[in-house]
Formats: sequence, C-alpha cells, structure tokens
Amino acid sequence: MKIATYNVNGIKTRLPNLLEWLERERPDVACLQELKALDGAFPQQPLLEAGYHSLWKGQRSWNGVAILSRSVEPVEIRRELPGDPSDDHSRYLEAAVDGVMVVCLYLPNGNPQPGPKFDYKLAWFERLIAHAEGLCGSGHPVVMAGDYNVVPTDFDIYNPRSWLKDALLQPESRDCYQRLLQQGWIDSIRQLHPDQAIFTFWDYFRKHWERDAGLRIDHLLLNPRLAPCLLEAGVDRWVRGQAHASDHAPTWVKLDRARLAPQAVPAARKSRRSSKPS
DNA sequence: ATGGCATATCCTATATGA
Repeated sequence: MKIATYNVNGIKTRLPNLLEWLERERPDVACLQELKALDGAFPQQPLLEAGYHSLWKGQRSWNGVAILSRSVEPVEIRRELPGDPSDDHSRYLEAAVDGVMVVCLYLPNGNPQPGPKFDYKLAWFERLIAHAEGLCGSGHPVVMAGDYNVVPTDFDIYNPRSWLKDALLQPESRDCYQRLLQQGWIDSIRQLHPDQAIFTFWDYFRKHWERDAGLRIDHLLLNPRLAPCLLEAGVDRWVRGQAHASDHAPTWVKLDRARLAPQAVPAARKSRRSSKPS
C-alpha cells in the first residue's frame, strides 16, 4: 500500500501534473494540500476517470485539502481539527481508507514571524498535538500526512543561513514537531534514511530547483501500530522537474499491512474465548 | 531590507505562499 502527500499549489492549474503523477506512480492513497479552489471547482470527474475516489474540503483562493483513494472509497471521519470552532481555514481531513486511518493536514505557514500568523501557526500546532495524542494511542493504524511547514532540523535544508528568521525553522515550530514525535509517531523518511539529506520543496526563486536547494517540510508520520509496516519511503522528485510544476514534490511511504501486529484484546473479552458461539 | 516566482481574485493590482 502506497500512501503519498502532495501540496499541489492550486488544483485547477495543476490538474495535468496531478493526473500524470497518479498515472505513473499509482499511489493507493494521495493526500493533497493547497487546492486553492471552492468545493464546486474540485475536479471530481477527471479523478474518477483516472481511477480515484475523492474526499475534499475546499476554500476560496487559499488552503483546501483532499484525500484520494484508488479502488476503495475513503470514509470520512472528520473535516475539522478540534479545538477552535472559529477557525474557518480548510486545513484538515481525516478518513478511513481500507483499514488505515489517514490524516491529511496543511499546517499554517506562519510567516511573517513574529506576528499574528505565527501565533496562529503555533495555536494550530497545539491543537494538532492535543488531537494526535488520541490518534497515536488509539490502537488503530494511523498515518498523519501533509505539509507541516516545519523543517525539523538544519539537516533538512540545503543551508539554513538565509532562512533563520523564517517561521519554518523557528525553535517554537521545531519544538512542536518534536513533541509530536515524542508521543510515539515515526517520521517515515528520517526513519529509513537517517543519513541522507532529502527535500520535498524547492521554491520558485533563485533557481532553487536547478541547484537542489530544497527543504523537507512534507512529512508522513506513522503511529506505533502502523510503524512496523513501513517498507519504503521516498520523494517523487521527477514531478518537481516537470513543466508548470508545484513547488512541492509528492512524498510517500510503502506499507506492508501483513505486518500489522494483532491488536491487544481486552482481558474481559479474551476470557470469553473458550465459550464457542453456538 | 528587498526581491526573486507562482497562484489566486475584488484581475493592468494586491494578498499569500515558504
């Protein structure tokens, strides 16, 4: 099972790139961010023709997230990150897909920093940490995939020098990310490639792509139940090199669900094992 | 301190992104 996350930076403009990627890489699940489109403008039909069911949550101009699934329909669990009913940004979707809980998130960028946007980023992150705690220990296999807008360490960027004041590298942002991992989540890419600089984003300026001057900000976190299934993790870099590309590349994991450990059976139920149903 | 580029919409100008 291949699960990917891809910040498309505008799904209307990016649809040809998205369809080409889906056709070539055939992910089973794709979490998309930055749709930048209203619900009614989501390209449901072209995606169905490409073999993908969709759940989506749009918004005019900004944000917007979707979960695509091949062969099976994703079952929606929630469309909002709990904790602030006044938050009207479309940044969160949660669904069950073929036995796996899939979270698709688009964490606020937070620039300029300091300021209200950075405060919003940290507040959103705190809400995520609070909600993720329950997901982590739920006993269900869970993947939290998305654009976290956090460069976890200086090893995850070509050169931190010109980004030191950026919201993506601030100690507060990194501390939130570490606190998430401390709950028990596995950072898939880092788990399998501890010594390799891997990037998922290259900005449009100053020939960053041509120079491979990138950042790692798109992450797939696995909870302890799902972590033993991790087989491979990587970035479809070729997508970033295409004409009219997003500034992000799709990032993915391959999972072997046969490795799912049997769930702990509560003692009260376990004791009934001997009484056969008639 | 600014800008480099790309997306969107209230589109020959401005807000946002990372």
